[in-house]
Amino acid sequence: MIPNKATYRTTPQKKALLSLLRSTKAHPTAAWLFDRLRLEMPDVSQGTVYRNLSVLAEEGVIRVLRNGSAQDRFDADVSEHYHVICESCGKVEDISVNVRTDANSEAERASGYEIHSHRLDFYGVCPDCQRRAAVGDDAE
Amino acid sequence: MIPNKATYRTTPQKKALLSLLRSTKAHPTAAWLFDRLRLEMPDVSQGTVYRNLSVLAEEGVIRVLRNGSAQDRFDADVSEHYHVICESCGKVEDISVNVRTDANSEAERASGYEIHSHRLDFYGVCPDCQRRAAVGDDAE
DNA sequence: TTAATTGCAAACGGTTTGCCACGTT
DNA sequence: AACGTGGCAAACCGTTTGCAATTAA
Repeated sequence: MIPNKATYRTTPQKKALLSLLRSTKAHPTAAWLFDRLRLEMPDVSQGTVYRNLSVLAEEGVIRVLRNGSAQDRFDADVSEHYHVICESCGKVEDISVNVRTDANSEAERASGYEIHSHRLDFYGVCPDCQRRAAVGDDAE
Repeated sequence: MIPNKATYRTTPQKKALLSLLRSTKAHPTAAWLFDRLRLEMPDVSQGTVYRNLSVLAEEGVIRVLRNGSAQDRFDADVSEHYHVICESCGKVEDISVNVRTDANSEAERASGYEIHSHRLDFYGVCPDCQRRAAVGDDAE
């Protein structure tokens, strides 16, 4: 949680973190971002990375993909879109399936909730892992 | 992770845990299940609860709802259905919106992945919390 | 019998936080 | 000057795991 509602500031660390996240489509984890960021800013700390990710999310500039007891992932693309997750290698990619624009209102009717958003994830095996499985058919 | 592929056994702890989970529609957390289970079996340990939840999930008897860095939740209903999550109180409920039976194949076409399943969660404010907000309009 | 399961408690791992110096506004 | 932010390191907390004893099959 962020200390309080406040006027956020622009700092070198925050800028670098955001542009780093914007530079990839790989939906990286905090650890990955931290490692990368350290290359350009050897003194950044984990705390800073996590705090800024929270701030950026609160500002609505990035999106947090919470993924269970596994690590969270972050996405600089805040437009409405869905994800495919490879059950074999853990990769997360964008997927372009038709967004049902009426999904939220249908859900509202069905539940009585005031719906703000929804999240749709597909789980499967990515092309790379399919190939890998077909060749080295040793596992199992 | 479960030790290995093996022949699972039926134990009192496992049976009790499963029927406890089946007795509620509240998608409880491991902690809740542990506390409840302790009422009937004062000596169960957390380890046992977690291990059995993993086993049951692996057997396909229950479903794990991974929910970000927050606690996982568990669901004895393994049929295809979706959830609404209250952003205010954290409650998780089933929601009956039409399941798009063709969603997976559309996603397959769009991504090249071999899709096995998908997950759809709606986020919003439940009726209780809406009421609460309307009355005690103090916060914020 | 014998391998899976249990209880216990310690370890894990990602994330958060307290402290105080620092830098943005 | 005021207060949000940074670095550091310890704390958190849900979950996992090693071990020796137990128990289902």
